[in-house]
Amino acid sequence: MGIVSGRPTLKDVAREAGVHVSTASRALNPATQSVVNPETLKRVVEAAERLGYRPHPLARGLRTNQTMSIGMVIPDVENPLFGPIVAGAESVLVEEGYSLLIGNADRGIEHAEAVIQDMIERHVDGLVLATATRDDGQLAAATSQGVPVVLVNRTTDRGDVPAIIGDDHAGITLAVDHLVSLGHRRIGHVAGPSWVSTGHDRRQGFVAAMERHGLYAGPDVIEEAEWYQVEPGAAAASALLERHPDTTAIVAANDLLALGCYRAIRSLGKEVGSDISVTGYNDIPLLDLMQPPMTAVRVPHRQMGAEAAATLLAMIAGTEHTRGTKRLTPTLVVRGSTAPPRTAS
Amino acid sequence: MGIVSGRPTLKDVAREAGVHVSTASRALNPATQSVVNPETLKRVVEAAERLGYRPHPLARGLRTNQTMSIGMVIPDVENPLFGPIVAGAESVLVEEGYSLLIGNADRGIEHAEAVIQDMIERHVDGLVLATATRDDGQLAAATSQGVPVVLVNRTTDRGDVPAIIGDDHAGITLAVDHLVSLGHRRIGHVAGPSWVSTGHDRRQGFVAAMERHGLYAGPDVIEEAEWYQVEPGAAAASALLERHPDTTAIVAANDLLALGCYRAIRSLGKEVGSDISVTGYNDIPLLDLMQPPMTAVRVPHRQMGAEAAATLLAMIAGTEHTRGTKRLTPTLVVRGSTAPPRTAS
DNA sequence: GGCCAGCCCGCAATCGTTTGTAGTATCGTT
DNA sequence: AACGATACTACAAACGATTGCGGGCTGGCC
Repeated sequence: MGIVSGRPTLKDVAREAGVHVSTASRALNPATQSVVNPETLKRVVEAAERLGYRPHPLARGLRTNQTMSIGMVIPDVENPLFGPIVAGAESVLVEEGYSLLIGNADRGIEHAEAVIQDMIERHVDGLVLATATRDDGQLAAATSQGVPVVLVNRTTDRGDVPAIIGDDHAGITLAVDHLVSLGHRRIGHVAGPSWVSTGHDRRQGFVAAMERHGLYAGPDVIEEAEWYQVEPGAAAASALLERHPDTTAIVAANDLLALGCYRAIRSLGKEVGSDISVTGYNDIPLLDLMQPPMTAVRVPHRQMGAEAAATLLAMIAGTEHTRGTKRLTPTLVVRGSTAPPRTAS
Repeated sequence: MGIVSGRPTLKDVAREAGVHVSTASRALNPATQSVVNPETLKRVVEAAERLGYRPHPLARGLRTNQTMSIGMVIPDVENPLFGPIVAGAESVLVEEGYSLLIGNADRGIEHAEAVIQDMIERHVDGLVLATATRDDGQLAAATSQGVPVVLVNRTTDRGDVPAIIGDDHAGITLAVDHLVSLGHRRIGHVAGPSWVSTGHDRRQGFVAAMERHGLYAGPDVIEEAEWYQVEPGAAAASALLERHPDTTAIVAANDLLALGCYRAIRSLGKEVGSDISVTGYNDIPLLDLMQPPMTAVRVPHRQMGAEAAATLLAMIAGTEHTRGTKRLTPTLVVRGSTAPPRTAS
């Protein structure tokens, strides 16, 4: 008796405890168990324990209209940048009983649209998007369907969707200040694509930081890479160095771009660090093992993922009105790729 | 008319098409639509199209007892090794209408157990586990609950669970053969932890490959690292080189261990490549940008994830009896960390 | 014209919960 | 002792789909 074939259901628990299924439900639900007699509550709880009862998430979800799952869309899962973000989000989500659906949108932005639609149709309770572009319509679509959304790592221009991103201005300023304090004055910038906020903001940050030092930061010392990869970075750096051979330092908008700079500098027969300094951005793993180890701005990605998940849950709970953009402050990790310029006065 | 408040339900479609809900269901289900009159079928399909009907996955899942989701448990999401595996699996899963639940088990094996239990309670239709240890009881638990499981990247000793892994013997043989052909004869091995199949198999592969060349491969030329990280790798390599200072090459069981070898070799004042050759394993990104660029065995991780997902789906469909272990053949990527020994005769 | 077969379609149960409502004790109060 | 309030608990209707089963209509055939 009490032993059933499949997974025990609420009905089994109710029968075992000698109560109606609705009473069993209330007894097992923390929110409603105050309305049930302490003694019968105990009976039900014990019965559930004895049978090893676990509520059926689909049945519950069908009734309560929530899946206890949230979706996360990543522009490129293979990029090591996103591992920590996912890990951070996952940790706070499981803590709250949610589970994480991962979507990979590595075939452009219409692909991202499709993935988002897919998740909405699966009735995720919320979305974390790492795929935002500066002009983004998909978000409007998502939010208009009533699904809470929070952006991570990147944001849109309109800024009408809550976002947890790094403080790109502050980060780039860290890099520029560091180089200036080393004595550099002719500094170039290998920028990221301007249609994502990171590329755009870091570029603006670069210009602002330079001008605050009274240094020149015209468009001719900035070269925009097609995409955050080593090759485009090398191409951009080459163009930059050809235009201004007297450049003594390059601030790259991304670690991979910085590695491209390494390559470009070497192909000119010069040495990274001693001849031309380079700074990266993000501080992905293994940068400390490069030759030379790369000085880079470190962004707290894990925390970023965690905070994104947390604010999303707050939105779902409806407690907070997190409508703004939260910028996490980066730090600078100084390594061997930056040094005083050869011609330091 | 036809416009309803929330998401259109099957009942709405039925009303719009002037049929009963069950007929609508059959019309929209590819498996049963042969039983419905072509004309009414057309009417229903058009109505569904017009209303933008999408079936409710929870309702459907509750009835059919499947969630159309599969769970994937990763020992450490932050490890760049798993990005491609996840991407490969995700791509084939979404293709078949499934979605991917990600679980991070970075707090040891009892954590993995818990994550797996969580997913089973969520009624995932199958599990892809990247967390296998050589003696693994959790799998028995999982499979005993009737959930199809396939292992990826690692497997158990018993081999009673389908697994998609790399051919570690072949991979290590590639590395050893390469070094031997360069003229090396005193080769050491920095092994991975022996309680995971990769560590164990690569060690065995090393011994076998060496002996086939008539070279010595006793336990004293093998040093096991505590874990697949740079520091343990450096420690192991140091111990190895202290015991056998005449070693001319090291085969590492993993890229990070190999980077540890780099460090150990340098701390002895020697040079990687020209003095002591080093091979890595997995070929994670950025290895080509190291100094020197690392020669490594490349494992087709993305394919690994894809095949794991595919065999899991086959098991779910019940069509195939994939009971064995599939080993994907690795390749060798030769770069600058391997060279003929200084004392080459 | 009647009968049977076959094709469609509708009816209703079901999956496992949650939750509004109604009903039955029990208790205290006068 | 009657009454109202209180405290639980049972009943049943959802949530949105799938599916076995029965029934109505049509058609063919004699």
